[in-house]
Amino acid sequence: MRWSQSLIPTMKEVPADAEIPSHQLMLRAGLIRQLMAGAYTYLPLGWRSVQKAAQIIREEMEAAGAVELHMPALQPIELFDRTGRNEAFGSVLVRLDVTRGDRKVHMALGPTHEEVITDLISRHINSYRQLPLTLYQIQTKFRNEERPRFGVLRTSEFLMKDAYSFASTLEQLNDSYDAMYAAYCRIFQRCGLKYIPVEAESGPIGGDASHEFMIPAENGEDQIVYCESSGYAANLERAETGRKTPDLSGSNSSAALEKVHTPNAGSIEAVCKFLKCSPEQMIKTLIYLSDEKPVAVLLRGDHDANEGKIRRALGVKSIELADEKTIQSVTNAGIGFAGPVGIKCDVIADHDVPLISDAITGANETDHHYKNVNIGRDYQLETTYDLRDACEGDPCPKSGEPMKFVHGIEVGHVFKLGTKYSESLGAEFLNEHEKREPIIMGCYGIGVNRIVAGLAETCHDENGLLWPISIAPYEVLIIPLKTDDEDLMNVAEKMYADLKEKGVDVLFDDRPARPGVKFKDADLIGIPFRIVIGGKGLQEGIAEVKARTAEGPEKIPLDQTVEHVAKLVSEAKSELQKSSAT
RNA sequence: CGGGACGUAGCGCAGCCUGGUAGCGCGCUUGACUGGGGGUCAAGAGGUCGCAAGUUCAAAUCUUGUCGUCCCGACCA
Repeated sequence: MRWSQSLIPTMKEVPADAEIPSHQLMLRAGLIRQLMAGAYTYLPLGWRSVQKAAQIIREEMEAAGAVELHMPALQPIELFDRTGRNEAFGSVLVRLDVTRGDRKVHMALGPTHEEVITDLISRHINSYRQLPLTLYQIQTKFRNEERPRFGVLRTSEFLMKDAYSFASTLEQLNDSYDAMYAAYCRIFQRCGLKYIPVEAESGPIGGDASHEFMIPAENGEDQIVYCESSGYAANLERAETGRKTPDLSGSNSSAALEKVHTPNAGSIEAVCKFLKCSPEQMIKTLIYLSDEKPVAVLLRGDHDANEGKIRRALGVKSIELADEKTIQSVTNAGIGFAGPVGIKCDVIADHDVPLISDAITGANETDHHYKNVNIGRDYQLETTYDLRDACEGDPCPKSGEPMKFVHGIEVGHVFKLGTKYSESLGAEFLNEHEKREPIIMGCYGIGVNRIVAGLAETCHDENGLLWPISIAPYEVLIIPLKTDDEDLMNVAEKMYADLKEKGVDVLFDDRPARPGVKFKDADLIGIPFRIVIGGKGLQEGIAEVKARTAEGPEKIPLDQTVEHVAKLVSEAKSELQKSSAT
């Protein structure tokens, strides 16, 4: 492609609205332009990168036995009603009421395609003999983000590869899941991404096993907890800690229990301010409704409750924070004054709670707290649980070593769905004993734009982007320094044609611009290899070849340049193809 | 949805407090010079100051409303 024929609007200055590196660089390098909050146009360079990522995904999906199809973005709302997700998605679902004649047709723009594909499969799969099957598509998804942000990382419209596996047995599901997991590793490897697979909650989508693929990045929205020595990695929602139940027999503090008046101090923060104490000294008491039954959950004041862990510890289906009335009946007090001493409901506690001696906690009486609360004497526990979000430095559940935190951008997610959708949409098959069973499903997503944005976010220097060869919009950039020098242009044109002939993706900077401008733009858009043909070089019979990441250029005789660069390109590509354990 | 900031030329910004002919840098056009890391000189084009209402002889500037964008939080595959 000739630069002069493409649309590559580079910018010298940083747009005021862009804050994180990927957003700034993608705008400056002419990859994207914003249409409105959460919706971006992909310009020629940006779209090429997206297409390259999509192509790698296709190749690896096919290699893993998945088959591509294409489903509509427009979906009838009725399908979402049948799975209960019309309500579950809430404002995230983009709903449309379309007039057809004298009636309204209710539809939605697909936020994902479980409903559509399960409906399809329910009509065409009848027998275990037709399973397993894995289908995928690359499609635009619509999710109304309450607050779009981070440029292209969190948008209301985005490209996603979504795959769905259908199995007659758990073994089949596990095989499909493992195949997808392995394919994801190869995809991200080939895209030149540093990634970490982490254990994850499967979330409202349901299911029982799930991994997320994260790009470690300072501006990532997700928190990853990991252990260097054991390799354990999980997202914050899911991360276990290796803490143990401490001694519950009693504290050796002799300070007497004391009730203090704390008017209007119903929050940890307010009590700390009022009593001049720190949150670590407090026992936070949260009243939950656990399958409709109130339970008090005790945590150290500075810790965050993890509802998934609480739900599992209680062994119940659902938990939610109790309403004011329930709290009143259990504590005889308004919100914010609950405590374990004399509370009238079941109590479960996090491992760290008994370790607090002379704790401060609510007195189950409005506007009052207790001081010097101690385990054994003032309240009793039979055991303790892991009920809170992990903290930096917590022991790893595998090795016991302190765990570290890092931010991550989620680029992929694989999970075992089970039969949630097949049951609600009637996707059943006949097994070998002529019994009807729901199909066991798995679902596997990759944010295609996020691959590109994640690379922009993590691979750059002070001059611009540093694309890996596989995702770079072009592999080689040819810069003739004097476009009005006929001899020089003839050489450059020949090189451009020859490289194209060899199947190399070449961008030809034929603009009549000053060298400085071309060099700056070259660095900004980050094409991996650059060939410069200048007046001096031409006289010496050489071209300058420079990798974007190299310190300086290498002089290559003109008649060998094409060969040399083609070799560099194929070497760089095969380097990324190598399988390596990440 | 709670809190905060900002809307002036394609981009970055000043002017607003204290109302009185809309400005700077980059980019763009033309010409000359220049010619290996965002050049120099000269001459130009480009803005109903987000929109609406109000106050005023007069509003980019003051008031109110509204729309939009960004940031923090809540929410969220």
